[in-house]
Amino acid sequence: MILAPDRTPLTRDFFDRPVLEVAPDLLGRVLVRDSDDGPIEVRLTEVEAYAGEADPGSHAYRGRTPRNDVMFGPPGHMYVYFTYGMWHCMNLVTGPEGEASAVLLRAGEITVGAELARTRRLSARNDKELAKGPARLATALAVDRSLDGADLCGDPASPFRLLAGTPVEADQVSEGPRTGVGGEGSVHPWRFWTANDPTVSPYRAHVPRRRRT
DNA sequence: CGAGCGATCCTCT
DNA sequence: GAGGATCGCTCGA
Repeated sequence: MILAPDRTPLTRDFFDRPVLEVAPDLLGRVLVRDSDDGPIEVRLTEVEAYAGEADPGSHAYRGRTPRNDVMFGPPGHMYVYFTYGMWHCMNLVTGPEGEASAVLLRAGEITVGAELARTRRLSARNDKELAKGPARLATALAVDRSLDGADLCGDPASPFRLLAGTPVEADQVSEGPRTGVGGEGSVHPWRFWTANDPTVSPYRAHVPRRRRT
């Protein structure tokens, strides 16, 4: 028998753990995004861990800056960054304040509000593509830098919550190198996804940029 | 479904 | 001034 997803909101204790413990534990959890247009819920299927200032793949690697400030703050907050001149990506801050660890939300299945998500993701070829990739996920949820720092635990004004959902069993958690991260940052299998889930994004190896001619 | 390729601008050096 | 935790488009299988 299949249990209905648990709608209990996760508390700050969930996030206040080592990032490599939190990241795989996020699979199967449900992120709620409220907005004036209506609610959207996503069952998370793919994430990546970024492990503090010592992680060469992390935005925190070169220390605290205005952009990554939220990463250094308390756990259970959303870190949103803008990249490639066009896109936003979402992370959940983990570990104790000052540690700068976070989990990039890479993909999920829209379980509530798919109709609204379709209006924001007109290029999606099917519903599995609505949140298949970190920028696509942020687009489907209408997330931008204005939501950087939003609290997921206990702030009634926050548009985000994380529900317990149906956590993925350990033997259904796949892992591999992080997408688009090169060099020393690629040696660890810190990308986690739900095995055989059709909403997981395709792996893309890191490609160094060539200058325009 | 996927390989190849260009877009586009913020952030930090 | 360089480069990026990516994506959409096109074309072919």
